[in-house]
Amino acid sequence: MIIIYQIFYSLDREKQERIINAALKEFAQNGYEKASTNVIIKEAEIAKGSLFKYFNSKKELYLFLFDYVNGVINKIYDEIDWNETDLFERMKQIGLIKLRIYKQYPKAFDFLKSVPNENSPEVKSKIDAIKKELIENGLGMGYKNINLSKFRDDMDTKKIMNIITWTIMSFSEQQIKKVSSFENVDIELFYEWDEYFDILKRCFYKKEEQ
Amino acid sequence: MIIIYQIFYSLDREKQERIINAALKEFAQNGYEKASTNVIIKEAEIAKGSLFKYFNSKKELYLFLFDYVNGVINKIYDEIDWNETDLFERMKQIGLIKLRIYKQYPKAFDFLKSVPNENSPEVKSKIDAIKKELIENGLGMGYKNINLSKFRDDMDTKKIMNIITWTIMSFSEQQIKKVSSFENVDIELFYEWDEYFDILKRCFYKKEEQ
Amino acid sequence: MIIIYQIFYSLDREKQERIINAALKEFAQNGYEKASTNVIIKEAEIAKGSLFKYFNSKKELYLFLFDYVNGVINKIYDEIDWNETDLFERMKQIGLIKLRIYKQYPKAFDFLKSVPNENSPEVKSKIDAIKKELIENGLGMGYKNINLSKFRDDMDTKKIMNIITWTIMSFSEQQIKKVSSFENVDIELFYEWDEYFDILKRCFYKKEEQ
Amino acid sequence: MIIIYQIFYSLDREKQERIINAALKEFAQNGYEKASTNVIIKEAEIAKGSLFKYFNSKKELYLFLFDYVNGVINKIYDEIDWNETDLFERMKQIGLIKLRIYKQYPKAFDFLKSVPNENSPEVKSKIDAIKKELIENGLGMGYKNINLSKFRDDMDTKKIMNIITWTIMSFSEQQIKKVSSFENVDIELFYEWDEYFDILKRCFYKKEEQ
DNA sequence: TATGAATGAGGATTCATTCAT
DNA sequence: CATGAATGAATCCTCATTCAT
Repeated sequence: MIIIYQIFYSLDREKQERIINAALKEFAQNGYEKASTNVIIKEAEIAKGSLFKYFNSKKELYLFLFDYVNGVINKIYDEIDWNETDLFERMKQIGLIKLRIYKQYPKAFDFLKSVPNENSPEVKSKIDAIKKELIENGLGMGYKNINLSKFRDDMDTKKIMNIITWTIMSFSEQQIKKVSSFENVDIELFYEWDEYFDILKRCFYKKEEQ
Repeated sequence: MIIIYQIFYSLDREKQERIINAALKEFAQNGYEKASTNVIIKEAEIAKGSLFKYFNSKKELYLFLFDYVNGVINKIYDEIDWNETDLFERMKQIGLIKLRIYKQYPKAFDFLKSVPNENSPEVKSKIDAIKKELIENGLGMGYKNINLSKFRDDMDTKKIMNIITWTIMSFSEQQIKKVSSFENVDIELFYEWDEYFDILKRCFYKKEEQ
Repeated sequence: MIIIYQIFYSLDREKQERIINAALKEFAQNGYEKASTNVIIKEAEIAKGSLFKYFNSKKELYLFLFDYVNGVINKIYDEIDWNETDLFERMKQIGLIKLRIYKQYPKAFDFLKSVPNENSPEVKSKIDAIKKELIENGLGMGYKNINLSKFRDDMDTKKIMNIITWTIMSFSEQQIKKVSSFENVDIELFYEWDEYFDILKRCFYKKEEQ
Repeated sequence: MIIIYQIFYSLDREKQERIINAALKEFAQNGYEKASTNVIIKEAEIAKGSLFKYFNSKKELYLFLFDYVNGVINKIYDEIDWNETDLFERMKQIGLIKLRIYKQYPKAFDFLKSVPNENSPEVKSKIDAIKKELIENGLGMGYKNINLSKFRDDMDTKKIMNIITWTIMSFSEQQIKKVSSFENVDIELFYEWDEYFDILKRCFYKKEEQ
């Protein structure tokens, strides 16, 4: 069932953004349950009834935001150069694209960061379903068209890929925790990546490939 | 500020356990916000007022439980054989000890598992602070007295350790998600670990050490 | 205070009917309080603002409908043969006329049936007042030009008339409750009436009149 | 399913009465839907939460009141002298008993009067079910042990009884409408009854019985 | 005159915390 | 110290009415 929030989309863009940002912020800070629609309407400077005219319920508002940030995320994949077959070049690329989009939609990423923490049964089943799909389409896509023949033959490639993925994700997470909000993320972060990439290449690429 | 819950500790041990277990269960199942003090007092068979006499507020109760499970976790470090200097043997040991303690305090671990999902601003700042300390003291301690000379000299040892740590933690997390509750965790899980350890050793130990 | 809904009456007849029927249906089904102006405007295919332009408020719309159905009811009196002076023949006539008009304006009668159930203080006082007037003018009119000399002299004629009226009304009410909607009312209902009329005649008419 | 409102019943009688009377009044005046729990708690001088502690929901409160007034009504049948077999003596008796109870529980009767007007689907099914039972047990009981042989043989006794019942009920209703509230009902009302009873007896009893 | 988005008071209900017994 | 009823602020949501276009 796809719901199109036509009344909402017919608002002028500035008002839409005010509402989206107010809601992203409130949900990111407090989680679904504790987030207050009162706070959202106050910050967005709209009337109580309006929010429910646009989105019917708190739950639908949350799911709408979830779709919204997915839309933002998907912009990453639109910008990837799929001709680059080297895993680490690809990852570097993705990192840079992400950074650019971070800066454009900082609240969306703060919201996204809070989604996996969501406990409320009202929305959990929905976001779990969508998350699963995202991971399959999305994360999988990050590896599309990668030249796997560069990897050592004497180790299980699946496990190597896992170690690389975990390293990249854990390092990213560590960096992200250092900044309170995505608004401040900086390109400096990427220098250290290269050093990790260098280690991983030396370990997992075939000798002659290095 | 350290608060000692004098009145609570003066209760007979069986009542203390009833309260702790009821609270651990309720918070683990529903998260801080949605957890109901009514359910807790009903399960623990105590009066409403008593709970607040013992712990002052829902928030303090939560933080008390957090300290309690930390106490449980620290038992791990009491049992480690610090004479074992090989990193991977040490890790294997820790895993086995954890498993034993899991089985003894399943509710504590279910609670601990739920903590990182906590979104509520009321407790988030507190648990983030304590978590940070835990990681520094705790995880750091896991590495105490490890023979670092086994590692390759041509790579930054700090970064190697990070890659190893992230791999172990990510793999553990992946395994944990497969089990619904710690009550059923089994030793079989550990076989796959060895395969990862083998890869990591071949990459990061000096050639002659293998 | 008499309000004439000028703007409404200047609409083309088909639109007027659409609005009246939509409103009659919604009020009859749900009562004043629960009736939704949204449902009415949707069914009548007019704009929200228009309804309030025509009738100012939900309350006035309701009272307008009340007047409208009174108009329908009054058609009954236009069709009565006032030369028929026998009470029971007159009543039979009224019943048959009612039935014909029922079938012509089913929604009006469904609405009318729902009016006595109305509890809302917003409209109750008004309809009570109008109802009283209706009973006095209307029901009274039903008795106009009746030959009262047929009734026994040894009993208070006023009381006899009351007993007859109450019997007719109570019996009617009982019959009405058996039908879900006036659309299905049938002539069969009238057979039992004759049996009651027969009893009443034998009791209250002078002996030689029978 | 029978629910016993033990917390409510453990309150002191004066508070119970304050709550019951406030709720009876609000529901009688406004009907189920429009009645405001806010008004009730204000009039009863209790806290918002308390009302819901006692009765769980507005719906349960309404149904509780319904049972309460049924209890009041049933007192009528406890006081009837079932050895009196004359229909009209019996009716006179019931009328007098009702009057006494009216004066004791005026609000209960105002509430009862409003029940048949109730449209809200939330409570309608429930009250319809109970009403049916009441009519069967209750109204039927009014006629228990009546000596039917006094009635004329040449007319259908069922129809005679209906005419008598309708007359009594309609007359009562007429009288009731004259008083704004049951608090003012007076014994004078009953004199006119005798005159109606006299007419009905002369019509419907066998000649020699008169 | 027609439109339909905007408004906000008011609705029922919850629940951590208090406090008299 | 134990009890559990009392409290009321805060929750999400509705809907008749208004008003700018």
